[in-house]
Amino acid sequence: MINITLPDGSVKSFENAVNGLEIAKAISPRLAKEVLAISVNGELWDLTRTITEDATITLHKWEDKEGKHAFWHSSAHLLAEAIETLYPGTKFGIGPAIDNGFYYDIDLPGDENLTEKELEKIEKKMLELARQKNEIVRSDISKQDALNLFEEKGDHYKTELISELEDGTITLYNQGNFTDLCRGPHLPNTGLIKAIKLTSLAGAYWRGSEKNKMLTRVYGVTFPKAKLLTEYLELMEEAKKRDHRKIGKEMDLFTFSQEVGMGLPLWMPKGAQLREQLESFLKKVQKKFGYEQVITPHIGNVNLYKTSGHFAKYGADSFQVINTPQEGEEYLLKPMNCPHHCEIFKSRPRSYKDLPIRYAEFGTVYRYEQSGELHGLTRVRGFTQDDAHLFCTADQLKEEFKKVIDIIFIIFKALDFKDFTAQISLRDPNNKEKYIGSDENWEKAESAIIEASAEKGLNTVTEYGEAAFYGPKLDFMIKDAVGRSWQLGTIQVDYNLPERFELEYIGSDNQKHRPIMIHRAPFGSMERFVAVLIEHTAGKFPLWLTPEQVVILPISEKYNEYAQNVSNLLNICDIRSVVDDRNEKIGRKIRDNELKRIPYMLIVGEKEAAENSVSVRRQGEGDKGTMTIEDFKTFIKSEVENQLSEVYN
RNA sequence: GCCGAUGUAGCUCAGGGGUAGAGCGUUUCCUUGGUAAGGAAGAGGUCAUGAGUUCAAAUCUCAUCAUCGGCUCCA
Repeated sequence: MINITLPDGSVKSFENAVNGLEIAKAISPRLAKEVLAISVNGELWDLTRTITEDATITLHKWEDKEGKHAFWHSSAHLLAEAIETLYPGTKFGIGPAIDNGFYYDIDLPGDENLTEKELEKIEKKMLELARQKNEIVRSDISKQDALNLFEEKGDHYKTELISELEDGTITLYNQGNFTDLCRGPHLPNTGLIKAIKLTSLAGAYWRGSEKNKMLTRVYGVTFPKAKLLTEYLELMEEAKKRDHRKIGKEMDLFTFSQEVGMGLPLWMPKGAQLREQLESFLKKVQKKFGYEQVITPHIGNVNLYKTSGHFAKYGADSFQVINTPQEGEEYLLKPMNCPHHCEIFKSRPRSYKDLPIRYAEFGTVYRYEQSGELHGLTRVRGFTQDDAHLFCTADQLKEEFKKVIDIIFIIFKALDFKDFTAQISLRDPNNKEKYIGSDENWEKAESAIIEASAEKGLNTVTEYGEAAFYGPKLDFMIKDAVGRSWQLGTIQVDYNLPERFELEYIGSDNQKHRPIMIHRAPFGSMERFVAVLIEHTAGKFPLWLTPEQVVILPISEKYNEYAQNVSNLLNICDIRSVVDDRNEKIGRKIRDNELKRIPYMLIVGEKEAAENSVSVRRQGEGDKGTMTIEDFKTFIKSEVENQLSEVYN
């Protein structure tokens, strides 16, 4: 007798050992058709794997992350099977499920290469194999047998993986003529896979190391119903329309020029205006939190970065030193603002009474990113950080850290960013030489972040090896239109730079003490933040950020003058003239795609001119009626303030 | 930096060894009176750059540059 506890707490009893599929059948035939995987005592299992003891289970369908995962993992095997059939002798790397589908790394025999055209052929073969409804069978195998098996196939990537596994933990999965080393779990059979799209081809280093051979990575996504695939493809099309590079071009926010150089964005008037609005918003918030603005130069003496340790770490892979006519004089484009701010702190003796000191700067920095890594505004070579450095005592650290989290919350709330992840980035414990500073300092800094995040009730994930080389971080990540994750806000605790710069303050005991430093940038960089903001809002910014809030439309040229008067009175508008006036044109024309993003249109004509009013239309909402210019002014002001008041309160 | 793809008008793209195409935009003219418009005509291109093959190259080859999708990286 086996007792199976379901998620709702109810218990189902079975005479003999059962598997997930049988449990599902016992609940409902429909569930049995839809179920894809099972969690047994918190561990993901195949549906066909036999449960021999009492257990607590959860059945996973397509709607669950776990269900999708098993589905796509099996799809990766199906892909490999198709490739092995079509290209015999192919060697296989790894083929996992990912957030949005799956991939398989392959090494084609000889010098063969895949092209996009061949993906269709592979898709067809996959569908053909799926229709055979081959069972996916799990088997345990000894390490030696596994090594022999893949040795025989000549799959040296697999044997490399196996040799690192412990004996007794090795499982194989087989479907049709294809066998793969795999931990599972998998679908009961390949027939559940109904719709297949191989989305892209890419190169990827074996085991992620530049030193290894580059394999061909085939990306794909599959679905249990054809309709879901159609929906997915439509969604991706929609997402592409929100791409910040596309909208940025359409709205004249920013541009790039080959002449200026790759990865160096040029902000156009409207983009600059949008940036300014964001900056002044953050400045206002920061002022409330006791920050002071500072300004530092764009270059600094190389010695400054030698002191900070950045030169040793990045000097060789970075923009090279700038020489001057003076022999031996070397400068560097500033890759970060911290050393400059440290020097400001150091410029005079500090008392514990001065702390915490909070220096903020919209500091433009330059980093030589690898050419292949540049991406629109999200990854560039020159960008402006909304940077600040806080110098505080050990007692103040946690409180200061928490206040920075508050600032980030204020910003995310103002811009309606709900879907973010908070990631605690710690040092890789197995690779400590990559970081500077003592173990003691690292441990203090790491625990400060962990405690402060916990006390703020943040839902965090912890990543080892993601820390900056001088300290651990709390990063806020947001996804772009097509699901790529980007780091925006970041808060870092640093015990090391204060030591390297020998920063000091006089404590209440009249002794010298070392302050602790917090680096923080709630936007991350203006460039990346604007990019994510564009994709988040699809270019329809909140009113308080809209580069052009109002357009005035005179009904005929006769009212151009009145339109101009209205514009002067409102002082926030761009005017579009309807008629190509023979005498003069008011303002500049606005292209239609821009027009669609401007929230308010004011129509003026005879009636309005007579009574000093405007007819108001709100984009997407239609007629708002006629109101006097003064009323409209009050109206739009309150619209903006309503959006912001929630934020400041 | 690495693997793969792409580069033709301001934008989106078609074409392709024999003097360059469309739609949208733009310009000019006309029409339009409650409206996020309509019509006509014109202007716009060293077909990314440089070499090579050829009687002839935008088209084929090679190199370079840039962009896109990934990998590695991300102070």
